[in-house]
Amino acid sequence: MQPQSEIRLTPQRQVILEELAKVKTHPTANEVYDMVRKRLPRIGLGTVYRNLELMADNGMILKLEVGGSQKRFDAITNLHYHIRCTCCGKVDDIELTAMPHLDQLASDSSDYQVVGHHIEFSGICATCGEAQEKAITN
Amino acid sequence: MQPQSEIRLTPQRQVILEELAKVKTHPTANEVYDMVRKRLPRIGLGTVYRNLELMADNGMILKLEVGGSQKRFDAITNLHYHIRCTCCGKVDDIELTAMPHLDQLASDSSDYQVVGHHIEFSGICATCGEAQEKAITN
DNA sequence: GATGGGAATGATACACATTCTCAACCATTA
DNA sequence: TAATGGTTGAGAATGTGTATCATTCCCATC
Repeated sequence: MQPQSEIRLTPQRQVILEELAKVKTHPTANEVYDMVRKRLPRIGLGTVYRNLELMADNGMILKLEVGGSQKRFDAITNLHYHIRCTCCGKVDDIELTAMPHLDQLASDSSDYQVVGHHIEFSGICATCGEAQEKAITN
Repeated sequence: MQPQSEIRLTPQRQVILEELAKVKTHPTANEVYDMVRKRLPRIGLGTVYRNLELMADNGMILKLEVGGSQKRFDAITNLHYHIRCTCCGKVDDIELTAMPHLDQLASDSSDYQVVGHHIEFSGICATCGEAQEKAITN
């Protein structure tokens, strides 16, 4: 997971990194595109995808392949876990100490070369929960 | 996660269930479609998607929203974890005792109504590992 | 300062998984 | 039997992500 090679920090990549670091959410590629476009209106969608992928390979950012149909990206790269709202798809960090030893257990009980793991909780976020209650009482 | 309501067991649904129970892998909707089509050649792809989704909502089967671009389905509905090959996308079960108490921890440290969790390991499966070694030695 | 080659970009077309739409169909009940 | 409502199959539509390709940019060298 080390940087495989230095990549050139083009203006586009700089802006993508900055915008990603600016938010505490875990935006999808499209959301990153929208954020970046405010500063670089002529940037192409392909460039955003290409560079998010590139920077994830490089270890500069984290690619979250969580449930749902979209990949999400995170500027915080240390091991931590997430919770996803089954209702609106939002992804938040969850405060739970990392359990890196799980990798060893998995390695022992399978014939895979284990490289990592991810825990994803699912639930209903506060906003969606309230919306549901209102819908019922009405 | 209880069955919300009885659903009618149409021939299509019956066959989908049977075929899904028959395999120990975690097929994608398309793979299920291929398996089912051998017995019901005129079934529509939409029907397969519709019913997999329906049966998952109903708790009859498990929908795995793991990494990768496709949803996968599992006839075994008790809590267990998975490992996904980052190379070929294959998903296997991992022998690891379930940790249902994690849900409580997550619930305590967030404002979500936690409904469950899933642990997904990633790694390189035996087949892909061998293929890689060959590619290097050549 | 010109220039040549590789990397990067933006526009577009494409691929793929999934969902939607809708007419036809079927089981059940009035 | 007729009406009702859920179900199906076919195909169109959507949405996410990838590939292609001409153009542009960067930068070392002349």
